[in-house]
Amino acid sequence: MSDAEPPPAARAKRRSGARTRELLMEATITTLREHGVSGTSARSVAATAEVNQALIFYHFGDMVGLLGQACQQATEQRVAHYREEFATVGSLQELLEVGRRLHERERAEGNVAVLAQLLGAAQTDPALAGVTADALNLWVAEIEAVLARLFQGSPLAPVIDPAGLARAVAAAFVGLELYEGVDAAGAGSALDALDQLGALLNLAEQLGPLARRTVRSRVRKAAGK
Amino acid sequence: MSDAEPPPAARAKRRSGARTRELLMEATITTLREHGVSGTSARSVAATAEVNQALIFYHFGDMVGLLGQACQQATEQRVAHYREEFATVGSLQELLEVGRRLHERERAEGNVAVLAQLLGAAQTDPALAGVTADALNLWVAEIEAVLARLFQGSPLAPVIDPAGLARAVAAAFVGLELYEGVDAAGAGSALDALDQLGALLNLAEQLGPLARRTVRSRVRKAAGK
DNA sequence: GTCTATACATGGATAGAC
DNA sequence: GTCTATCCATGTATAGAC
Repeated sequence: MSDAEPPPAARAKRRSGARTRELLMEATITTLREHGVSGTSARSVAATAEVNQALIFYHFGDMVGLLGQACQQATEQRVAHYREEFATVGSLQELLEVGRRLHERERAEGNVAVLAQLLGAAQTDPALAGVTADALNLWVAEIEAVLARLFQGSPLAPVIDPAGLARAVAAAFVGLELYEGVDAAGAGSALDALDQLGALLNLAEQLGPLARRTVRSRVRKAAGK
Repeated sequence: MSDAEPPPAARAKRRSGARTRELLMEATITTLREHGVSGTSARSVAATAEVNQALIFYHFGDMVGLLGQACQQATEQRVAHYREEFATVGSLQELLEVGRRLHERERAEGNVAVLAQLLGAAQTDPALAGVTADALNLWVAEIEAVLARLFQGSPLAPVIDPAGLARAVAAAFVGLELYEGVDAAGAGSALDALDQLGALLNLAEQLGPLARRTVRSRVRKAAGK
């Protein structure tokens, strides 16, 4: 009996480093979603991943490294997941519909909420600001492409900046996500109001030739050209 | 020399409790703005206020109590500060202008950013969720009043819900504030895009009688009535 | 109402064995 | 690549003197 093997708990779990990294990134997202930034510590993430705490620093250097990589990867996945859906959008209303579906699904999975968490923390942490902006820009790029396509040839084109609008949309989305976290009913009515606004903008797109000319000239004036 | 008075540092600063509370609430806002929620601890706030740390718990019970009261008070002050300005708003464009001025001023002072910080933390802290929603609703109420006034008698009235729209606007505003924290240039272009959008909505308000009738009928259809 | 001192928990990060 | 053990900083909160 002198040669009994050591207790399993003390045994080094032989596992590939890549796998450990995956586990840690997944656990980071989960923890961020369920407990917010303040509840996302090296210890809590490691516990969720069932990985030794010290491995975080071995693989990612520090917590900011882990947070950044986890968020980047998770956002890339979610954006890719919606890419097809974005590609089929043919009107502002449809874009809003996709937005609403996205909001509801991702709220349940908490992926946008994770971005919101990081965005909050990044306000006073320059190290986080970079990676967070990168992640958010993945969404911005998708939205911008859709908007540019939608407004092509539209009489509104001269007064619409797809790049700026995409940023506004993405930012507003994050704000709504945060708002939903403290007042779900209020957020619902906000989304309904935006649907109505989308329908309105659609009207402008579908005016007859006369009104179209009027809009065009006014738009030109408004654009200061 | 045996009867020298104690060093000033060890002397109890005789001060009214009300004054201490004020100092602590002010320091809380400052700290929240400059160091975020994660950097806003009992120690850091007390240091900024030059007040003994233990007094936080004496006066506010715990940190959530202090955070909540400080935020509520600060928001009330800022909302009151803009009340007159809101009252004179006569168009959507003017509302956006006020919004932009507010954004710039408050960004410098950091008051909206404070709300954003709390909103982030409130996502996973039910105790904070209540006070944060209350504070945000102070802004929502002001915006809602303006919107309701603006759309009175407008052909767009049937498809506009001022309450929902006000919530969307407030939430979007918070999102923009957070976005500005990680990408100032991007946020600037987003605000520009919104200005353009506001000008566009204004157009719809100023159509001639014919186009007005068209819009009205289409709006009615869109509203499903 | 304010102070000092302190108990106690949690977190980031590292050293060194395996 | 993984583990245990540990250092040290920071945070919340309380006790008890003044």
